[in-house]
Amino acid sequence: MSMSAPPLQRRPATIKDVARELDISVATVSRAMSKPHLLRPATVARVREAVERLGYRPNLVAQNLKLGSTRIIYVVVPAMSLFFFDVFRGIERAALEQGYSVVAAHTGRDPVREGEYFDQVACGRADGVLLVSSARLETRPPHQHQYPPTVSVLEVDEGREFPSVRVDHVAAAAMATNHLIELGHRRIAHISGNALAPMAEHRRRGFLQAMAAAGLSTEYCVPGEFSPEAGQAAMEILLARAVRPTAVFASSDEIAVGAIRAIKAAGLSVPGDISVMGYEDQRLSRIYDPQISTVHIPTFDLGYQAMTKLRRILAREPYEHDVLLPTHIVVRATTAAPKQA
Amino acid sequence: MSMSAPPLQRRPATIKDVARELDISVATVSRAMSKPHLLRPATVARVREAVERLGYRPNLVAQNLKLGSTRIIYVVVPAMSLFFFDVFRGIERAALEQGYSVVAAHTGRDPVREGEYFDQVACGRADGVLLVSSARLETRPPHQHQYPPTVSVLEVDEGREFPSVRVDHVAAAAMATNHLIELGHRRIAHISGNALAPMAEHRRRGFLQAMAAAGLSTEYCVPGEFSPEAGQAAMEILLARAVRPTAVFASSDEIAVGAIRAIKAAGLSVPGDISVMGYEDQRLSRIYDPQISTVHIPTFDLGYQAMTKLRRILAREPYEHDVLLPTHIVVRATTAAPKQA
DNA sequence: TCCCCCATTGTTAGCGGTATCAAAGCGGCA
DNA sequence: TGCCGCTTTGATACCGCTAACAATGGGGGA
Repeated sequence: MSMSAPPLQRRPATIKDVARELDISVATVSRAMSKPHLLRPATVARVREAVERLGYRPNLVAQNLKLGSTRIIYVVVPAMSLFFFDVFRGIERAALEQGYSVVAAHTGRDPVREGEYFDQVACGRADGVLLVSSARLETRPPHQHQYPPTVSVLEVDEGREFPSVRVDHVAAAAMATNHLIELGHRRIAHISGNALAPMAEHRRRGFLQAMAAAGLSTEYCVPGEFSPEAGQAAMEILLARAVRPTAVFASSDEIAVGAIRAIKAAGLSVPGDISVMGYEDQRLSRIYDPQISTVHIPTFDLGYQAMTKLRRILAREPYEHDVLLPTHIVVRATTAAPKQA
Repeated sequence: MSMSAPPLQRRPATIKDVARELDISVATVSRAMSKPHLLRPATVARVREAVERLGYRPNLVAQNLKLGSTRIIYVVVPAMSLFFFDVFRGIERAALEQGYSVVAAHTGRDPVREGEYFDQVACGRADGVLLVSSARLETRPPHQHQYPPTVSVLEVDEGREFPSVRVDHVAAAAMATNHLIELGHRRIAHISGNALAPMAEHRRRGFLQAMAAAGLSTEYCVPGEFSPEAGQAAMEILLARAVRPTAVFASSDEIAVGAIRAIKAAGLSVPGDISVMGYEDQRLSRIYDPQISTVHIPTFDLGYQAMTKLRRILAREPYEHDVLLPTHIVVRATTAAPKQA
């Protein structure tokens, strides 16, 4: 095992080094960097040359301290999934356009880590937070946090009520359920998502409301998690019932994938024997074979608009507290009328 | 549209506020926060109480400036894919254990943005960089960057030669190709990945080497991109050939998914008519139906060990410049001997 | 009793920038 | 010639925190 000696790290040049080199004041160097119009062009040129030669770059930490702002936004996401990163892309685009940098901070659905990120920002590490989904109220640690400027994305944050840009998951889930009802299904199952995710609860609520409104039984509503494995396991339980459901509304596309796998494994067909409806309209739902019927969530726009709103908040401009974006159903190859309709 | 007025933001309490409140010096407050053993317990308690009451939290930016370190690591990833985020998870775990925070900085394979992140870190925003894959040498802008302590993850960075923790993609791709050869295939195709990704080039090279070593023709080697759509398109081209390949080595699992779709669409079966081999061993390859044979890349360990090495570098401890981790083949349901063997 | 030492707290100099105010130099005009 | 005002540059306070050094006071040993 060949060990390298650590390479010696040169102390980075500071503004003083440049000033001393040219025998001018640090103020002049600072101005040459950020307000060159205040200086004689010849001076700016001399400074530029010395900066280049010494390899000077302004220290951002010092700059941030003096100016009291970082132009950094923390994007707090519960999990590394493509669904959340579609939102992230929208945020990134808006941030780029508005001169902010974004960094992804990932909590693994751990409320403690979520709090740590809030604290970091409250301590000046960044100017604001975009909270993409978040932990359930009751799982949050009692520690008193100070909240930096924050916008909730995807759903409201119960209890803290940050300004938000979101969709109505209850209504969207009801829409998905109604799609199955309108196809003629009566015994409709629901496999819900991660118990810690408020979004999962909202989707479940939408399902229950739609079923109740149609006078149908909700006995096929089972718990799950946002993964194909959990979807498969939940579907296996549903298939073991004496009377099987003829349709399933899964709380996410990933769950739908697992459910389809279980149905096929039981020798049944989709949608011939059982229809499957997903949620989120992830890329997976288009890639999968068969392509999955699902509910489209405008992830990119949610991110884009949330970042824009956060910028307004930071600039102390007026803004709308709660913004709702529309969703719609995408019918693909996994939903059809029941056989014995 | 109801506009909320921006809520007034209170100036956060500083160490001076706490000191003034208790009529003690700022040094005592600072010590109560970070070295309480130097103070009388009663004093620590008084400070704690005032800190709580005023809601004081040390300003991290000021702390960073004074201490000359942020304990933040930038993880620079080319794209938001689950493959890269498996690596990210390993990094995160190690960082947590070692008292660092990590932030994900995403370049979209844009060398300019990659450079911007390097600059930010060089300007003091973070202590180091973990470069997960990176842009091709020839696409990099000529601008002179100063590099902060950096470790390459997944592959070496040609031209810059940072210390690395990686796998031998050439050997791994050759291994995958040999698996197909050993099954009896002779007409083996390769669909390569994104032309900007050095990894794609390495995998292609491994394929070419293995084929050459076996004395087989490489006429079925076609360009592609890391997506199911590109895989499907590439496969359609391959299927249009007068003499079709009997096996395909895809440069990623996502490409494999697309290829399988195209094969099925052409009325052929996998692996009955054509075998498909993936690469990366993403979760997708286990989820998909059929489950995809692939090459396992130890993503979590790569991330974990890279972060550990970066910590050693920052601590000026000795380290091994280039670390190689082993890979292995995972045979699932998409590879079999050719029909007319 | 005196002195030394240690425990505890205070004072202050930066970290590397930016902004404010002051000063210098110069041209124009009465 | 004297004065005004503009352009250009310099000196310095300060952002909030930590660390080095100074100061204070009390207890114990000679």
